[in-house]
Amino acid sequence: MSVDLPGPHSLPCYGEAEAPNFGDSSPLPEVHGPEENYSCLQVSATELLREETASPCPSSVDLSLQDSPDSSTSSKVKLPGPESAEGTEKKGEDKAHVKRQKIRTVFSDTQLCALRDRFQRQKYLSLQQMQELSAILNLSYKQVKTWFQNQRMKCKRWQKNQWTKTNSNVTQDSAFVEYSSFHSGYLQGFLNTSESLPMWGSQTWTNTWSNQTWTNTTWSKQAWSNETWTNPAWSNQAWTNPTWSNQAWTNQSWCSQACNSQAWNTPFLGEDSLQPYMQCQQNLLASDVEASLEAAGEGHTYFSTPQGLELFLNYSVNTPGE
DNA sequence: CCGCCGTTCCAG
DNA sequence: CTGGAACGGCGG
Repeated sequence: MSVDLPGPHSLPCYGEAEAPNFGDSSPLPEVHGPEENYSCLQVSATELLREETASPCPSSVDLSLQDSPDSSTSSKVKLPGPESAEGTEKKGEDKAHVKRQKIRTVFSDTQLCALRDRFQRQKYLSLQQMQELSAILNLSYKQVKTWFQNQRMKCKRWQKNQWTKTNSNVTQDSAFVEYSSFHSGYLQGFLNTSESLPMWGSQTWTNTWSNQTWTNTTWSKQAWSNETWTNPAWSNQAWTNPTWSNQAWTNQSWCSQACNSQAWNTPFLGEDSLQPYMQCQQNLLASDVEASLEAAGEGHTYFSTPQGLELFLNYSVNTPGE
């Protein structure tokens, strides 16, 4: 009965029952108890709740990445121990000025994976999209919103770092193009040609860690607009920076993703909206990632070396998958 | 409302 | 201690 869409580690949000209360479009019965969880410490309650929450997962479907089977779900009821034993039943009376206590939710791997996956192709979600996503992931709208915002900031900072870092390295050979059309240059890359294009077209890219260059690969990138993102009729791949990746990944890891040229209006969790998804990174155990990705049954491929990258390029250019 | 951005502060 | 979810303030 283990649904593979575990809920977060704690309640959505603590303040205001800002709960997922979108009466109109909430596919699944939100079980999140928005009760003031201020006093918390009742981890058990949270646990129970979470369990309940996870069950009615509607279309969790295939977003299962076998990362850690239950590491996220596992009920580490970390016995608080402190007070709580005594008659600390605050009832709901003085919730007025209870010491503000944040509950730092720990998203499950599955949730994070889905969030990242979405973020990677879409930096800004519309209200409805967020609602949908939150419903699917069993998170509150606010959580999703916050996550995306934090992610954007994280991305931005990462970019800034990379910029200054690589700026001293390569600038000469390849013109450094920052994709600053919209904001302060979130997206950047190294193009041999010095033309700055509004959208990534087919270009010649120079790898950062090796001096490889590849061409003919049509890199497409969604625009970072606040709008519902201009869909550039998805070419074949999308290029993203690994900002959102977990810390295990190191700086220069790349992620590319093959996307079906379909209009993927679907919440991305649909059956075929998620297409061959390739990742290449430098320093990570290929076996690990490969294993988990393979387990996900999505034909993931992983490369850890420049040589592997070549393969990848050939692969993507030739498009074996007919 | 929203996003941005600095900050807070909990979980690991 | 760090990472990051959540917060609050500000501007649009």
